[in-house]
Amino acid sequence: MARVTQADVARAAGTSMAVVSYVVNGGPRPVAEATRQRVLAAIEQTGYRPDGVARALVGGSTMTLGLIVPDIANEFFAELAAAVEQAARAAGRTVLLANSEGDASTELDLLDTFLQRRIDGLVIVSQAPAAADRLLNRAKTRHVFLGAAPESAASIGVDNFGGAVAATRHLLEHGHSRIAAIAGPAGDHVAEARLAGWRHAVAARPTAGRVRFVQHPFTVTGGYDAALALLNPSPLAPGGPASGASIFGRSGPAGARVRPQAVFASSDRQAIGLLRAAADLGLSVPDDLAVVTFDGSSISAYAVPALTTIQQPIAEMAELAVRQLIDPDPQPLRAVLEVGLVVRRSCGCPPAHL
Amino acid sequence: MARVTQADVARAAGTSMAVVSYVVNGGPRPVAEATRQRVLAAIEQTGYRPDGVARALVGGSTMTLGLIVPDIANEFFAELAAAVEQAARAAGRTVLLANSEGDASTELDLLDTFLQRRIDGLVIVSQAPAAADRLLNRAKTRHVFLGAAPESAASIGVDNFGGAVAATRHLLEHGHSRIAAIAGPAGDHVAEARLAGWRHAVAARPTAGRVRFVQHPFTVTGGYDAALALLNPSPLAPGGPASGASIFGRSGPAGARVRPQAVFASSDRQAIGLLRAAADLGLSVPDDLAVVTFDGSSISAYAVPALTTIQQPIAEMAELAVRQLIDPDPQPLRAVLEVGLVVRRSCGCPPAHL
DNA sequence: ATGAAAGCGCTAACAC
DNA sequence: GTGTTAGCGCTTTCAT
Repeated sequence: MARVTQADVARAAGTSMAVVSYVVNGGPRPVAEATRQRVLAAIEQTGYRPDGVARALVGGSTMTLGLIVPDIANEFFAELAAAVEQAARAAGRTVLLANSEGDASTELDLLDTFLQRRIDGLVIVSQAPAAADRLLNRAKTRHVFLGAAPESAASIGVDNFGGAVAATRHLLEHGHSRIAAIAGPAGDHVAEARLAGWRHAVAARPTAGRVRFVQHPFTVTGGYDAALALLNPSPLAPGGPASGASIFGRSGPAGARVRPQAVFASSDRQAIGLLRAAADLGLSVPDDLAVVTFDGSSISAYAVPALTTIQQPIAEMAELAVRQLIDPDPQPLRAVLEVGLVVRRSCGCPPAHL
Repeated sequence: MARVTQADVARAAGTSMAVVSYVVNGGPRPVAEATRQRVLAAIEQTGYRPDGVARALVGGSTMTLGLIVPDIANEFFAELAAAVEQAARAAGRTVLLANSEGDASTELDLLDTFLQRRIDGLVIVSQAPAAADRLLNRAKTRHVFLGAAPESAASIGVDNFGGAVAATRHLLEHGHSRIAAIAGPAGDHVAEARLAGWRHAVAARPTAGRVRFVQHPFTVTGGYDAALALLNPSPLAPGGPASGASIFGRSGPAGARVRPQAVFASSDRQAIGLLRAAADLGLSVPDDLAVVTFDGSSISAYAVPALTTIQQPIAEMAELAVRQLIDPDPQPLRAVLEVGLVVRRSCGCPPAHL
């Protein structure tokens, strides 16, 4: 008892394969109701299941979408993956998932694999947007970049600059003037935009005095290290990760540093590390240190204290991306979505509940 | 300029398609070195990329593995997905991912979709193990269950009972006697095993007095609600989620309840909710309340205080599962992996660093 | 060592 | 309304 094929069904129903195909696909030609019933019965009886592979070979479409992210274990990408999968499933598509591990050459390999698999389209958070775009265009495979993207490609981003401004302003409104920032890695598209937003907002308050920022990876450990650099009364020895001077000039002689009253963290993960560092240093958040962060992944809601954060519209991004990939005639897409400030406890606003 | 096929390469190289196939696959027949080079050059020049779909149609294997989990946004499953993808990639396979949303009928639909796609094998955290197993067996598709599984199927689990015992004993060793438990939903295979482990350990200390447990979902909210039920001085009105009596009898008249000194939480997510509830109630962890949890997902390390937890060997599970699916002649598999206690701060042990 | 050709299971012309 | 048949791109026997 090998695989049940259309031919088996046709035989059982006493019809031709074409008719079976017509009823399975509801077209392209009409079928008499009586015949239809016989075919349906035969399908039921034989346990026939259409073969997607053969279908894809002739039809051209695999009904499969690819998703490549740096690290699915990161809650932000995990939530994104969940949203993409859901949107794809709603549209009858399946999702091929892969991690680039933040590595450009791994990403390119993955791309190659996906193209061999003939995915219909790809959603990608890319480490090498230009190269990826070239490859995908050559293969005529639809794709949309999330975050960093070449000018000419379809992309969906969020207003990183505006979000960072809003976050920082909220801290300003709490009356803080010394607002430091934990930025993402130098050179990172997203990280730079958020840093610029913080700079912009903080520059509006010239009384801000010594404002500092440090650049660290978008990780919990990165946030922890960053926080230590920012909060430690005795400055660490030089040679560590980049530590930026004030935008108004150097932040003063080492040792004479004043502790920031507030910190804008460029990502939730970093904020988690910051929270831990603050606890280790005996600093209470938000009493001794106010914090606002960026991302709005679920982890921000569960932290203690709950994090006030700039929330990215993950579901919207996913839906937009999937729609773009399966739209019969897609328009050029270059979306920049709005982000919202979600006020919780870490900024010093009054408590709310889970 | 349509798709570049093997025929194009053959033409460019001045050979037959068969030879192209031989060099691409390194067999099954030998090819003269000179010819090989010509073919390679032709491939390079035409930009040929083998078509995985056609290959799968004739070859039988899609080189694709499926993964179905209840919710990829849950960090435990996200970490699992990352590990499975990595193991699959290392073995040259690609992963088709889907969320069952904890719903059995969605899961069955997904199964159907994956089967149509002719996946080579499936890793599944199932809501309906028996039905899934039947379906997969009928389709002759290899599969391994993680967690709940039918007797006869390949499965990988962890020692939930033993882990819960170890967690509870650790609390006992801290000198606590009133150790409550936050259990998972009643009827859940995994939840029951962990609850039984707690029961077993706690029974060894008859002085334990009023030991209580409550059953709530494996979610942050579930943990929060559970904690409220357990910790609130004034008992909530009845009618809420199941609240278990002591194994030594009823836990005493309402209102006369004594607050537990420690809590064993059945999952990290619940523990996060518990931490938040404790904070809301002004209870300090571990000083007022010691906590040990189960799962060991990254979130447990980042919580404040860091959670002492029973760690599941996720990478090992993933590797074992993938190996089982691609092993040329697989042995029946019914693995129960050991779990380890990771001591951090929440149990009351001395602090360590990130 | 190489080539010709038969399918893999299906869809969609194209006939009737 | 239904049947026949030509591929989709590839692997692999079977000749040569």
